[in-house]
Amino acid sequence: MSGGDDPANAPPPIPLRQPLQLFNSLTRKREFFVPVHPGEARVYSCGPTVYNYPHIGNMRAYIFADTLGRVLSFKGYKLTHVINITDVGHLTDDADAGEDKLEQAAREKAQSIWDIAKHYTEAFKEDVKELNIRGPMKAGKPEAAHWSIATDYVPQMIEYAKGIADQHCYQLASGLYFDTSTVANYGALARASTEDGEGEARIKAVDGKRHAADFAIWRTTPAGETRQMEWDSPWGRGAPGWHLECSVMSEALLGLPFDIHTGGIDHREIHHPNEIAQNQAFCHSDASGANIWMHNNFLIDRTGKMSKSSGEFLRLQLLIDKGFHPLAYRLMCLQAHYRSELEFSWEGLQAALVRLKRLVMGVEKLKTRHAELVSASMAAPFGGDGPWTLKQVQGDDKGELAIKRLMTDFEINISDDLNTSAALAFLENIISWKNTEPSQKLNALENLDPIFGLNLLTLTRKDLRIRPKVAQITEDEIEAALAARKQARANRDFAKSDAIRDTLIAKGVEVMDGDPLEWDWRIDL
RNA sequence: GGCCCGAUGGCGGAGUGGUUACGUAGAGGACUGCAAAUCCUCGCACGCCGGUUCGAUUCCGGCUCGGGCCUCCA
Repeated sequence: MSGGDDPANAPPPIPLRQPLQLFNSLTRKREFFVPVHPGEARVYSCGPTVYNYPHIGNMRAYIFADTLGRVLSFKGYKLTHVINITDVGHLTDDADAGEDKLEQAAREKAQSIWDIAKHYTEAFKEDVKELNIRGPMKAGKPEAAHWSIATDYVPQMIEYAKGIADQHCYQLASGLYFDTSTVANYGALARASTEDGEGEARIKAVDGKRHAADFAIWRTTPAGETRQMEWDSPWGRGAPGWHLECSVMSEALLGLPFDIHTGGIDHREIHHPNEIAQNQAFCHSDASGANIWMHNNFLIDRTGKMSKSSGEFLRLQLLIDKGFHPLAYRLMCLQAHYRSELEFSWEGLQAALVRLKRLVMGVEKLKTRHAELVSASMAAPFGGDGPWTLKQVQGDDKGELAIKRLMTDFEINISDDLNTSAALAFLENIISWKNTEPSQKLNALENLDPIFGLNLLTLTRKDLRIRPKVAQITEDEIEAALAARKQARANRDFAKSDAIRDTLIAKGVEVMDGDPLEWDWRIDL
């Protein structure tokens, strides 16, 4: 595969010229990125709860976290990126006494809870791979890292809870609860009032909770019941609360404080404030535990398919089944800023796919032209006034300067709180810039494409030609029909050749005579 | 009810106190037997009403509309 997949083989980053600024949800301001450990970047990203398939909106969060990680790598920081898999601890209904989502999924499907978690974890990883998301990283090395599974850390969670229990928690029949009044500025991240009794009383309060915002650290299994996932603890047999795992794993794997904590914007209101409260208690400090908290906005779908509770929802596989390459969805996400809501539509995805195809075509042309120039150069005779250096053939210093300037513009924008949308425009500009030697543009792409993870240097148009599931014709049949059509055209029997083409079009195939690809699938939106 | 966010061309989506990215769609041209694909060129927008300003899409206020959160959620 491409060098872009493996950071170890990636071309050296262009020198750091632009300081990185990131929007911190805690201060609601852009801040300069200053690593806790010089030369390193340590990032924690809240991962999926594996009780169902991820939908494409879920995946936007990981595309965002991946982009952040790629930019940090590009800037030369040695990246440690922890992404957790939550296979325990999510409640299903109001208050803190509900049933675990995984337990519920297992009961509904009459399967082992561990099998359920495994199945959906694999489904998630599959999407990660399809979208070219790099996944966990340790000191710049993916092979040294692994996905952090919550249930692997239950003993540490219990130890962690023991450490904060006396001063910050109280026990009720249903479990151990965190007293949010024991830490400074609870809820600062959410910008929410913590006054009790405000708003409508929609929360079915757990009896005995001191404050509405107090949350479960440990959920004790009700007497007489058994869960498939439960552990012994000083607070009875049960399971850890959801918020605990991220505090414990981030502390264990990154140390506190670490640099950046990411997650969906929904986490800004509840999960991350609770995580911060735990960190404060654990560290005996008012600090949040992470220097910068970053939250991606949602993918919005007017048809409402983005909600898992509605049953049917948009999975990456559905996009692929329709004939969309997964990287078209990645590009769609990159076209918008991560802090903006992004409107999903099939038309929008189609637009992204067309854009991706044209990008790939542009790069393929560059590669072809470059190869031609190299061979022309090799064939040139020595001496005389004979041709040609590459530079004389195609480019000049002005062109080189233009590319450097475009690369700088790219970096300015990507460094400005990850403005991928603007950076993308400059990348496109580099590809289409006139009067510049292809090798310079290809060199620029080698440096910049790894930030987007679009594999522009290795992706081919054939890769992007994905057979829609509904297609009623095989590729062999298409090739045969095209051969027959070619013969008819050679005989100038256009009635016949047009008839063949009409048949193909009716079967969802686009015939493209003047194009080396010859044909492509037509996607029905 | 409380808190918060948004409103940019047909669609998506950046950004900006003064010439409004980019993509896609659309139009015209080149190419083609005709198309398609590709390439070139070109339209097309800053919700409404006030205020500040020489000048506002950009800042401030109000309004309308839309969305999110307050309960698990990327």
